Amino acid sequence: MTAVHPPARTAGRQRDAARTRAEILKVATEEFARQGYTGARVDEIAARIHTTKRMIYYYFGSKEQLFTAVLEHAYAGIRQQEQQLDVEHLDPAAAIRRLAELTFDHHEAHPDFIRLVSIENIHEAEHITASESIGRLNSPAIEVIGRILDEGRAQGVFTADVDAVDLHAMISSFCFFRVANRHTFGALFARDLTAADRREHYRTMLGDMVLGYLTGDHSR
Amino acid sequence: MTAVHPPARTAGRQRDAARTRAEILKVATEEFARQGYTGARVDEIAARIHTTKRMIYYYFGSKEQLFTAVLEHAYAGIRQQEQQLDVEHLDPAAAIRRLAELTFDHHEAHPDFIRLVSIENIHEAEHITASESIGRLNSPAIEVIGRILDEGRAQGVFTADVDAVDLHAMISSFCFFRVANRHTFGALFARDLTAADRREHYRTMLGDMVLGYLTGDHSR
DNA sequence: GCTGCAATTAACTACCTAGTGAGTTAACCC
DNA sequence: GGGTTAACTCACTAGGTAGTTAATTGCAGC
Repeated sequence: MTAVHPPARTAGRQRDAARTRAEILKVATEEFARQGYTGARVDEIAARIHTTKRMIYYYFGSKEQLFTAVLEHAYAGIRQQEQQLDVEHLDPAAAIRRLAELTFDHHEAHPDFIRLVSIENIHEAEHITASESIGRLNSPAIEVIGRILDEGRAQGVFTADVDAVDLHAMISSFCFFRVANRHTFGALFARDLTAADRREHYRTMLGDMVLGYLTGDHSR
Repeated sequence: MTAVHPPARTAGRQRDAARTRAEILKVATEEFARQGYTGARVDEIAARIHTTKRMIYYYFGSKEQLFTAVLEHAYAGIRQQEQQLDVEHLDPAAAIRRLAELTFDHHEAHPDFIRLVSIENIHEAEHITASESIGRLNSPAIEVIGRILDEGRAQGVFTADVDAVDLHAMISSFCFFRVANRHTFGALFARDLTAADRREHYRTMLGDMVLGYLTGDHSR
């Protein structure tokens, strides 16, 4: 009884380190985004890709390091997308509106990323702070916003006294809130902020808001 | 050995159901806000107020019901504060600015509430949805915003085509983001959105943004 | 075909965690 | 001052959970 060797060996996983590592990262992203850091289960991540928990520790060392790797990978993705920003051929107002819309689209397209950011903030950004790869790596978007703001002020169309980082915060806040808080907002106010048929309404609202701010009368 | 009766009985907790219940709720709020739903520990909550886990189950039934009670209590608090809104004696523009500033102040003063909302959104608002006391109870703030918008449009000062719920979302998004995401934002852009010496700057920025939107030229 | 090592598997540990069974005690009422 | 019961204590269960030990296997280079 209770043979040491299992009687029938199943095929087992094909050996492919890169693929295994990538699959762990992908499924871990989903699990952490869905369940939170503490709520995510290492065993569950392993089970979902038919490997064992041991492999996660083999490749990532610990649950905490896995979560950090997930964040690093997610941030690398948005950095890459930001590098392809191409709005500076437009006039300043149109450029800012376009940039805001791209942020809007990106947030909508990546709800898991939004969730990870929420979760990381619950943990007071401890993993990002500890990570070398995310760290102080300034976002390309900030540079672009900075140049558009300069041009807009030079042309006299932008009147607001604001810098690139704060304007980025303003744009992000609207896009982030709409995705991150859609559940409680929907439950409390019976309005689905991410309903497909209201998408254009909110996209326009965002642009109007940012341009209203930038071009508004600030003596009020 | 192993006496059934403990040899020396310590004083034990004074019997006070209301106080015990209230203390559990208060500490549970802190623990859930700090650690998230899964991360919070029932034993830890009990230990912090020198009672036992058994009492939590006695008063609240389960961890899930405790969390729901925490949310209900937190939302009841902000409803109460909203009921004291007194801005309608101002002209529409000043009233909206004042209301936005009160939202700003409230979010800043209640970071634990912000965290709970973030956490509840990770869980897709399942507790709020199930709760009878939070449910579809419309916020007083929405009513106030609605009346100010009507008045502003009647006077011709507000040009934006927006309703009260969407304007509330706009105001909340800025206030919420500033508090909820300050950790990741600070780590990534080296800017503390909640620094005391930048508080007035952001408070003004919020009012300028909302009024810029409401009074802006929407033909752009 | 043999060998060295990276990749994989299985079994295990030690502790944690939500939830419970059952009895005990202090306050209140008469 | 005796009975009633809400409030409280203590010990326990059953299953989960991150992390580890150690053996095994497939593949690349020779």
